[in-house]
Amino acid sequence: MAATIKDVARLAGVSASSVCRALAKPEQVRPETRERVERAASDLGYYPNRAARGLITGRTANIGVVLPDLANPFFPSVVKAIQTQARRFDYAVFLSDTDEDPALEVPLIRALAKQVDGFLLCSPRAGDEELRAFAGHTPIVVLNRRVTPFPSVTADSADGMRQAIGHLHALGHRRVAYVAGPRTSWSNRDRLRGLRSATSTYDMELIEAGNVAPTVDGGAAVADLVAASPVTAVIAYNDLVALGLLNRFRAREIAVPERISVVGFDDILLAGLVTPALTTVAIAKEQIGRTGVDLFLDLLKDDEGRKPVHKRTPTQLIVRASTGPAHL
Amino acid sequence: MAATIKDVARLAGVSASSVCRALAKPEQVRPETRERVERAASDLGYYPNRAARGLITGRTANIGVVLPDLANPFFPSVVKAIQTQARRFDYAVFLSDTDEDPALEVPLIRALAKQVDGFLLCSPRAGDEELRAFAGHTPIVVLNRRVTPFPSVTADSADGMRQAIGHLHALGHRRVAYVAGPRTSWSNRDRLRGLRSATSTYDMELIEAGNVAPTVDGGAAVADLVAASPVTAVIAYNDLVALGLLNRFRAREIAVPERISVVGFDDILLAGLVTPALTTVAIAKEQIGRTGVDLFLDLLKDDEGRKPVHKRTPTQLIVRASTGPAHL
DNA sequence: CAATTTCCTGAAAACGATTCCAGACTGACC
DNA sequence: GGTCAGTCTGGAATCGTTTTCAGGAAATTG
Repeated sequence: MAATIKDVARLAGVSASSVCRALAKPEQVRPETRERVERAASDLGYYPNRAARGLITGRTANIGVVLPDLANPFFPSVVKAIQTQARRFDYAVFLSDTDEDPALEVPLIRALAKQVDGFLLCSPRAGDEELRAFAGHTPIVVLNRRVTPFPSVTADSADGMRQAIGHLHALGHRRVAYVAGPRTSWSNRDRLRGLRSATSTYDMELIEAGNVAPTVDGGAAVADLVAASPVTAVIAYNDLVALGLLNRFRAREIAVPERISVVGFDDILLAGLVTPALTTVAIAKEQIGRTGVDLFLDLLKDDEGRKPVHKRTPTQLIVRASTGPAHL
Repeated sequence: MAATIKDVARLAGVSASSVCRALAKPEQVRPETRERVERAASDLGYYPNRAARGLITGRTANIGVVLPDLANPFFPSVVKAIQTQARRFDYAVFLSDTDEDPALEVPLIRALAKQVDGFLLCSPRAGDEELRAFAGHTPIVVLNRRVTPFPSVTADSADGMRQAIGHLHALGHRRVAYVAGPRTSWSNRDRLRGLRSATSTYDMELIEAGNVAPTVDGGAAVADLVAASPVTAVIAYNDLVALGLLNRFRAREIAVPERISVVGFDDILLAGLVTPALTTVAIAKEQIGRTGVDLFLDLLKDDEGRKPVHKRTPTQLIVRASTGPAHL
């Protein structure tokens, strides 16, 4: 159906090799033949078959992106940034959503492995060992998590938590709850770690509420539990969970922020649109995606030349209406 | 690096052809060799190179998904459904975000064309002619738009608009504004068509407000214009636009729904979480994605056997708090 | 004008898989 | 035991590229 290099060669009256050269390294062929080839190619609407090229060059110009849940608005933002940056370098994106299932991750990666030059794993849920075991020599960059020996890009959660806790402390809060996300999530552990350190710095009491799914429903599920505990503020694993809390609080007529302040994490679009608008720790989503691609391309260039790189992107507390002075 | 079929053949002490058969058509080889091959394959962690296979079989088991903007929460939902259904048939997904740029569409498709068995175009912005011109014999299924001669899946906007207008009419509204989306969007034209028919049925007056970007900012941009016009209700091209309206109305202390009722379209997650919760026309996003994949696979099976199929998915008005009785 | 270099080109091999074809072996049957 | 059918296997061709290699033409040099 589609034109191949041979069709172009025939039409231009040259060999396939010349067509290849004319298109890939124009300086190596006579201007005249180059022009003939170019015209033939455009007449036939010829575009090289990247899969075939990949077979021989070992470079597919495809990048595999794996993430736990496209329905979480955080990820589309990152993916979009990845897309944009990848396209800039003529890379195409393979997308795989694992549905928060750690067991699905490695098989999915493996199935795609030969069709891509490597992977960007966004918030992978699989175990470190598992990832390492797979990685053979497939280039892998990890986003929102650190797994030696892979290069990674993470948000500076510790600093974000410090800002959040500083803000709450200034408002008079002394007891704060944390609604934890998935146990398998490195971000969750990282945020908790940062939070613990921040609360101890400020000498505040931290109450941890069970692990929930990183969704609105997950937040709603523990809202009553949080409300029943002796805290004046709650920090959620992410914005979706925070919104679940807000929703349930409203349903029960628990005033936010008068009775309890709520802080989210990620700063998804939603956060600014609900009422009360959500105070949250913004993550540089675009930067994470973009940097991930850059690290990935570096990785491809100097094949295992040097030490793994860890980039940390800044976080920024966005104060909106869901936080206020502590009651009592 | 990675094991090839030859490595497996060597380890198992058989030829490459036998390895291929043992794995693809187990009944054609002796149980003993099959077992040897299977063990060798799993020892080496062998997975066939799909690109190489695609070269010869002409089937890549990849599906290309093209959409205008991943940042619009509508699309991730659809993509997720596509993923899930595609995976069920062992298909992987190539994703391309065109950034609402009609001119980017065809080149992007073309670049991917050889690596996929065909495309699912979500709300493509390119012109009909352009799409047809490209399509050569690449299987294409169109979502959220109808373009002969491609199979397509669309939402029943007309019915959705009928429901919305019926609802508003019952609440006493007689003059309603429509905030139009991108001019290049078929959905926009379709919704407008449905809306015109519905308002004329109910003998209501329709005022159309300029075309805006399908984003929150787009909605905010025309909110004042809408407020200044003599309407008691407004229907937005989609939920994001509706949210932009809500936001701006709140900023200006224009009461919703007391002074003006607002209706969205799509029913994205956000819609139920804002205050007032948005009345909107829900679209069967998952069904659209799923059906799209099914149509696509059908298309591959009986190669151009029969007439193009157009599926229409139901819409459902979700009444929330942003609509109420007309004032005056 | 001959010798040497440079430039350009085509043939052939390779990438990793699948499939067709033909041959080897097994067993059944006469 | 010989023939035949049937089962299983390996070799070779193939897909669409890229790349290496070598050779011919043109250009340069003495």
